[in-house]
Amino acid sequence: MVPRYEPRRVEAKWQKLWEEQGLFDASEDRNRPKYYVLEMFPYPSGRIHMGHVRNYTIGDVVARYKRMQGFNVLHPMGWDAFGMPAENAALAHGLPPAKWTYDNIDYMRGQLQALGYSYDWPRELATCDPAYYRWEQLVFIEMFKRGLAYRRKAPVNWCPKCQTVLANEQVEDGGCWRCDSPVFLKELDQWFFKITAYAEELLSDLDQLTHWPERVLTMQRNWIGKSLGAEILFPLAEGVEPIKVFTTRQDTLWGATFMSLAPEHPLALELAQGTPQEPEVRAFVEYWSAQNRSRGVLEEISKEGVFTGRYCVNPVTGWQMPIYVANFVLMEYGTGAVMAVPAHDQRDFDFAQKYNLPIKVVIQPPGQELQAETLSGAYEDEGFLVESGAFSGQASAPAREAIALFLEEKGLGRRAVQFRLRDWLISRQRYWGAPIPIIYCEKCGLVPVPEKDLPVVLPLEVQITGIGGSPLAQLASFRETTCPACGGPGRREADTMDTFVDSSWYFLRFACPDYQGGVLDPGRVNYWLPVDQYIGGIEHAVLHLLYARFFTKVLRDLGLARLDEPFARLLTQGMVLKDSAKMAKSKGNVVDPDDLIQKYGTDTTRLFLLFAAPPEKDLEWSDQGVAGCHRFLHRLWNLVQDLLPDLQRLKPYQGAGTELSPELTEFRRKVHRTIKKVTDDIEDSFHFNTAIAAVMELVNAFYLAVESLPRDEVTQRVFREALEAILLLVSPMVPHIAEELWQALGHTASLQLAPWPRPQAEALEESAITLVVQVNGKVRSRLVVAASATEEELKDWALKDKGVEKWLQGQTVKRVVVARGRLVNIVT
RNA sequence: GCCUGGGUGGCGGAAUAGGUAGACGCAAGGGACUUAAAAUCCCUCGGGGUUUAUCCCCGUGCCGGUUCGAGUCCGGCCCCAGGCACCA
Repeated sequence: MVPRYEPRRVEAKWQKLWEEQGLFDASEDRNRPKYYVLEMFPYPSGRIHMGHVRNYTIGDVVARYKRMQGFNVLHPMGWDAFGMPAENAALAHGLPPAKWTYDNIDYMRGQLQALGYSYDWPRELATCDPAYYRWEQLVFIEMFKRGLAYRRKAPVNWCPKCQTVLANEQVEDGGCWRCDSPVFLKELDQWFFKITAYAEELLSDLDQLTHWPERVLTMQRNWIGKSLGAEILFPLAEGVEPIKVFTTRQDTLWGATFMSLAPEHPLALELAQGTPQEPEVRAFVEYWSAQNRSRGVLEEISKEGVFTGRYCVNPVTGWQMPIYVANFVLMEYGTGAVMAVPAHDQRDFDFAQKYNLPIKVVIQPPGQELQAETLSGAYEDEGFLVESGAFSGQASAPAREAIALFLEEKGLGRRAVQFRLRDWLISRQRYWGAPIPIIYCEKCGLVPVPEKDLPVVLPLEVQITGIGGSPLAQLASFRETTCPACGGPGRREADTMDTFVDSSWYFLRFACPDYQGGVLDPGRVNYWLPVDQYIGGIEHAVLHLLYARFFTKVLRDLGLARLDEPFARLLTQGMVLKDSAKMAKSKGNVVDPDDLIQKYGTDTTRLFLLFAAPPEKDLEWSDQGVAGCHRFLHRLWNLVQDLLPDLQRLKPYQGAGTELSPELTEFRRKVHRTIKKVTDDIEDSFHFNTAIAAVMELVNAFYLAVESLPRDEVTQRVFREALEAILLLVSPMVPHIAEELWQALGHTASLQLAPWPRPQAEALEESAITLVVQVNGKVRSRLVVAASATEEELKDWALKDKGVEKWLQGQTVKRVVVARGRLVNIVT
């Protein structure tokens, strides 16, 4: 009785056995090369979705493949468990966030196990566990002591009705997402991490990340946004503090005709004081300071400004420059003041036209002569300086350098670097997060919680109301404490940390999740890190990956780890689409992994996700495609079952001894070519789709061979060799069916620990090849020739071939090009 | 506007290094088996043409170039996706 392929039975059986044997639990081993493969851990939202399945399947194939290649593989999984959805669920269903979260984790862990991922489960961690966040709190304190964590006022979104701060994502069309009342920007004290202190290194170390996708690198470069330029001082008429400006175009300094200040600039009101323009300036500043000038809004706003009634001096031309307050100048970038060069900056040009300000051309494009009077827009490109004193005639680039030096010598300014990157605001007025371990004392100020008192445990017995801010702020038992410094009364910080902090170092803790002696166990962390292969969605290209890189560098500088960059290789996998749209409940195009496992099993699900597209591309879901993959597994199963009675007791052919027939040699060559192809596809690019296609081809060829070849013992042994190769090759992708069939062949040791197959050089050798014969680049004939043929022979045979005869009639052969092993091209 | 990808059959996608375009799979059409269906297996499957064959022409977003030979390299353009954007 031949057993039928019953995926659910097979999969449950092996999942249990692998788990019992602890096959995937890693420990340090200096005798083997280590390999740390990690997928971005999930938020426990309730259920695993298809995007997770794709992500984790890719990671699992890598983990299993590397294990078979002899690497000591670390492949852990955990939970990014703090965050707002837990609070929302608490509001909606009255469940405590902790219970909701842990219930979800339990359910989703079961799903991951049913998908058969080879995780090192004993290392599992959840960021909401005090055993995890106590170390995060310790890192915070160390950062606080070094000035890398600090507190200052910052504008935040505030809903006056709910009395709470809103995340940017919770502001919809300028209103509160829950009560729809207008949201205000409010200045509140917030905690920051000084990521700007690492801006230069975060930028330059991107050059080391040669195995990251180019687009992620450019996105990070853009985000950090380094600009080289100069700071220039523009004296005010009365000998007070000059106005400081940052520019990248000091080569246009001689064309600066007026000055623009941001509405928030402290000088804006100060300068206007006592001038006839004062009321107007005051109104303008008040209006624009209250406006939300964040993205989207700005595009529709036209450039506006008001004259302050005062002038500053262009330090090189001596011109009196009227000082304006302008709505397009950002206080957050540079110095909040801009030298306006209308001839060479479009914004300044628009502004100058509107308010009738002078335009002066100081850069001429090569071979042209621009006139200020006839200019229809700013000339922003480089060129040659004119009317720029001693620098006239120079090209823009060298002039910038020379002018910067000149300014430094004269004390008028200095070379300067600006970054777009801002410090990371990490405090959240939220409940479900890691408490910030700080105590406020009237006498001592901000006092960090002593290390022996950590963790500051998040109280679980709280009422989530959604109004009045974080419940922690109202909880006297949490807030009221004593000052660790003076013993007087103190109040705990009620803010919690951004969940991005939790995910900025979990990959380090996975090396030593049970370590009690500190944040990280140096021996284990330095053994396992860096992550050799990190896999996740492109949506984390900037935030998570930048924060994680920053944290790694901070931990390095705290002496806790010896590495500069956390992720050696990065794979950003594409989205799973259905009907050309991302799967989402709201669109009703979701396919639930549970249903699929129920119907086809996890091996089919995994196979489809790997086969339908290369991992970095978006994947269009296809129910029929899934069925096709299921068919293939059936074909494989039936092939083994058919052959089993004959070759169960045979040894695989190993390439020596008996001479093989040409047909059998050809078949065996196909086997070894497939081994090579699959290995190369996985090794070079993780292109599992083409690897699977190659195995499908081999299985097709196998069916033909079974039909056509005589079933003598040598053939059976070659078949056995082929079957074993196929099972080894597919085992990382469809591990359960592969293991089941492996054992059916009589193996007692697990396939999981079997070595990856290698192609045999002799088996790959070809005695004959198909030679393509072209005439003037068009294929006219094909010849089967000996692979060992010389160029002269190939040329000869091609010219004599009947198929090309008629194309050469009446033509003179001018040239014959021979590409050995491929083709001959006859040129007439 | 700037940056990064990408445009190949009805669809997902293949094509080492410039050397047979369309592997593999899906869908579609035809056939075998069957009382029937499912399942399975076999054949056809870019477009056009004719003398129907080891046939010819066209064809990888568009235009041009390099080359014996271009999906692949170079120049110019069009379109799509994603990211950044009054960043001085």
